[in-house]
Amino acid sequence: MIQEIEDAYSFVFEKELLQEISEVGNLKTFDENDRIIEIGDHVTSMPLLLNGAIKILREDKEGDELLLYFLERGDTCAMTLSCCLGHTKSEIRAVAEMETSLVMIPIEKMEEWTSKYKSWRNFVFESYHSRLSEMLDTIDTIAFLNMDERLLKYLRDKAKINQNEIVQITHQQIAYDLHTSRVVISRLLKKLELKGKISLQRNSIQVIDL
Amino acid sequence: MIQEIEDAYSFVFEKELLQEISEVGNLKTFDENDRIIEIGDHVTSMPLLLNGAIKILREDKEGDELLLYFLERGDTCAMTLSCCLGHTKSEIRAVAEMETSLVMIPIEKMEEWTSKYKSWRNFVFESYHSRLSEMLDTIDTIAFLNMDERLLKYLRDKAKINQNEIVQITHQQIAYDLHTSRVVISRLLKKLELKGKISLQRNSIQVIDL
DNA sequence: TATCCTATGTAACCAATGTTACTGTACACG
DNA sequence: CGTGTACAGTAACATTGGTTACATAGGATA
Repeated sequence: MIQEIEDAYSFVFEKELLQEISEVGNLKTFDENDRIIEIGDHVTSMPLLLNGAIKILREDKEGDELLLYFLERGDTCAMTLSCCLGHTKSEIRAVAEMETSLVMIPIEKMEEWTSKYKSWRNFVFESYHSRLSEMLDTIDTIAFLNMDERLLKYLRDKAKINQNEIVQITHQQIAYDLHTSRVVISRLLKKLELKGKISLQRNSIQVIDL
Repeated sequence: MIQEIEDAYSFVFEKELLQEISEVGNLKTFDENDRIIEIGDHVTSMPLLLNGAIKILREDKEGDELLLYFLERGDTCAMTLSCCLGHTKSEIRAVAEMETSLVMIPIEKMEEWTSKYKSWRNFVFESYHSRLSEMLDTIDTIAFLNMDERLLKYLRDKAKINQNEIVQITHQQIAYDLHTSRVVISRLLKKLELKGKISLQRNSIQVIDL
């Protein structure tokens, strides 16, 4: 296990901390679409992403979802971090975007490491910083872009995360993530195809205009 | 100056830190509608709010604005904090909502205090936590609510911040904050008035349904 | 092959929001 | 007291996105 942690975090943490992580950390793996954290969950440990990718979702009272952002190798969920430190329940849902492995750090270690390791402090602050930026980006997207632009951005992000210009997904699933209806997505996808930006197949979409 | 700092932060920081703050902190005051931070500004100090209120705005490429949230006494701008620590430029605009006073802390002190004072660490983490929550709330609002609901929420927030059920504002200004047009706001305000939730006067709105 | 299920395409219509254009009104100021 | 300017009301129309309904196609399986 130490090897995977080193691969993903050796440029971030000092040797001693890496050692501690591999001692107290709990390795977990998830398959695609597994739910990692549920809204309202009491969070007692903090995840460090080793491999794979996670999508973070928000839900309203009616149960409608909205994709907030993706997390990749080397990221942590600042939202969860925030819950840990504030001892509050999770305000978001985390779902494995693909096969994913992560180390869970018990929250007791958090404060200890915060005073002990400067690299840990920096990591925590850096995580907050990138998450706030991601949130701003999300707000820009939903506030300033039309659905067709949001859709194209979504497909590009998805292609990037999966390192594959062919995105395996149904129109219905896109509709869930963007908080709209399947018909709207089908309609806009067709328009994007006519403009030459994508190519449509059953169960998959090729992003041409990356 | 030490007195104002004590009034606003004595329940948060230990005596010693309060003392340091009043030594190195730079007191500044702003009038209503003064711009405190501009997008792209290089941030070299971190504000602690003593009195008044600040609104935080986002802007798109076309210069259209969107209100993110308000800050009140005892708050700090986690976004600015984040910029300080990451040595990046401001991604938001901060405008005084009323007469406002704040202490500016030079960023050099940030790291020092983070290792030295536990109360400071907690304050910083707590700030990040509340800002992430605010951002989630903002996302909920723009993603899940219709314009009439957003408008009512806006007026309630505004009334709360100003501690006055009569909000002094023009339809045009509301339109800027909610990123829509004046005509739309006038139309919806009229509907809200007919429903008995508000009462309209020139340059002001009384919020009845708080 | 017949059948069934899921995914997709599309028309027709509706609701919410944005735009343009014009009107009226309060208020400041010469 | 007249006039200009900012603010507000509203009609008419355009556009975007959401809904309903139905048709068709791909692919799995009996």
